[in-house]
Amino acid sequence: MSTPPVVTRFAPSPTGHLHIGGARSALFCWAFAKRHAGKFMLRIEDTDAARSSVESARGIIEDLEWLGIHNDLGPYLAPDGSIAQRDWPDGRVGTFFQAQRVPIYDRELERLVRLGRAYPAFDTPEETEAQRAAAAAAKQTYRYPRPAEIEFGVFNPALEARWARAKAGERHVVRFAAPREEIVVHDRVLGDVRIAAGELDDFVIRKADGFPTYHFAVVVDDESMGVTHVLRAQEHLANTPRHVALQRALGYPTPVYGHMPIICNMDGSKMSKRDKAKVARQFLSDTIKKGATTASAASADTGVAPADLAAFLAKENDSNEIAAKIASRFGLTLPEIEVADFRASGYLPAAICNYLALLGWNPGLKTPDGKDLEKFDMAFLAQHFSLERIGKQNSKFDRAKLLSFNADAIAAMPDADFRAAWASWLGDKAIHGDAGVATLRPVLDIVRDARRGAWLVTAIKARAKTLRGAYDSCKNWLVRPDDSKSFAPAAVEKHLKANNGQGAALLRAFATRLAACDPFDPPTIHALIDAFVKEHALPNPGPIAQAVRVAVAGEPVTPGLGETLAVLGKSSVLARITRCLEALAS
RNA sequence: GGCCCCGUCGUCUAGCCCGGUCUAGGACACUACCCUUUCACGGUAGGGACAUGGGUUCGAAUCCCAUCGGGGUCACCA
Repeated sequence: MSTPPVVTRFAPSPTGHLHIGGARSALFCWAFAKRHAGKFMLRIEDTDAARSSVESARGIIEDLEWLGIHNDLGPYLAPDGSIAQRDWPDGRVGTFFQAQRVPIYDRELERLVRLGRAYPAFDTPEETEAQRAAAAAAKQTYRYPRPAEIEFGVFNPALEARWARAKAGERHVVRFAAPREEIVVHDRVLGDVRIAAGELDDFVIRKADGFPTYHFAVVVDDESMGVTHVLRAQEHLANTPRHVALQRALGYPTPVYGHMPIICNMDGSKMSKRDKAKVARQFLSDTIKKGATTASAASADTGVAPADLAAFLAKENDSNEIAAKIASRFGLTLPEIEVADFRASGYLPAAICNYLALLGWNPGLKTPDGKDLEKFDMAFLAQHFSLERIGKQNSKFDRAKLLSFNADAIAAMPDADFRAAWASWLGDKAIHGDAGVATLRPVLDIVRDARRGAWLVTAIKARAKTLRGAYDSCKNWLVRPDDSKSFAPAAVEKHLKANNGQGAALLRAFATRLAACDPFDPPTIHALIDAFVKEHALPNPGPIAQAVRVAVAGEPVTPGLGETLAVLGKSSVLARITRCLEALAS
């Protein structure tokens, strides 16, 4: 007998950008499918009509593509920018957007009703809410009380009457008649998880707006789309018994489950999209408390309506937009939570995937020199991923380690690849707008320039930890006006004025040599420096190198001088040195 | 609070299933020194963990129990 092909799925709800935790779920599902020569599916869970949007779905699809997590089934971005999809050869799915699958859910739901396993309920939200509150006040666990007239597993006259009322259009929800039996989930990561009989209550499977709830849609779709393995975060573990109960009632097989640990902040709380709002809110209320601004001034500064800002401060919403506006107005850095955040910060997809793979999973292999194997690519993951090696405990997201992985990934890149990645990052930034937009364009132009770009890349790549870092480390001296008179005072003191102006004197002498330097390229400039050092019997190149740095960049920190000066070009370098000497004299 | 999951350096983890090879290994971070034209890289060294208490055993990080601690979840969100 042949084992059925493995089909995993990632099923986000399109209510925002792809969360980093979601990215890891997708990565593991992808890797597992690849490892078993199966298929990885993307499904869009947009049954929350109010919060879902196609733009979000598109964004999530883009983020997955960018990460290099490609799906075999489900929606993808066509070359013309539209959302296309790949179905099974027999076209059994039709659409992977749940909101468009309502007839399928309705059909299965009616089947459940006629089986006596689901029933319409006509309570208003207020009524159930009041009951819940009363139970909470009495310190009791609230479970929806099944009406006495409902007989488990029997489509009796009372149920038939309810069904008729529902069909006639009376406002209602449909609830599942949960079994009163122990449910055991055989989890491939956690082992058997037992839920005692009576723990499940009659939860809602179809909302008053006619859309299925998550539980129902998931169960129906996993079956109808051919999903064999469900790998998701542990936050879903508590839902699994409901899903198993539903599958049994519907006569479906139960897929293999594996619940992976949750990704947390360094403080141990679950990493959440709200964290950005939290940071911004905290910052703004502190600033107001200190008297540095007022709510109305902040509202005017950020362009957020006073009422919206007040609601935000009162924790009535966690709008990422408002958080972003506050951050940009006050120069506050928000934590990266979503894939798009990390992308904007200049992280490489390969480094993100590598780091993510290590969060809750480990290959358990050693490198030839006996160290733990930690650096690997997607192909390795696709070959070695296994459920057995997924850990059970939650892990904290350590940005310092991600940063280190990213720096290593950049260092390992061929210059040409780095240059392309950097140019594309700069281009994205220039298009989407950024605080440093004024310097973005010129830097991008230099990166694209054949000779200067190549020199810049050699100068920058080795010391860059992120693409943003690469940009930050050169934008100031690169776009510095040749007639700028701003020089870091302490550096001027130390490298130009000290020892009776030794630095300035050396600089003056060196400028003459530079003027005669030809070709003006890194090796020639390096040779020039070496010769200059020997000639002046300097103990090391420090005195002249630092003097040049201050004169040319205005500060004592730049990449290697050969590349730095070459990129700038002879006339610019000479003009800056002249300007610096003038400034010194006055 | 009910239910569920988890508990090895600050963090991610190897080791645990199949007790001895563990005076517990690696990575990131940190500290010191070296290298060095600044920054970064690189090199060397260092501090740093089996949550606690009981068992079982000749022997426990590894098996069992309890306690404590952390997390998740309790919607007509997913």
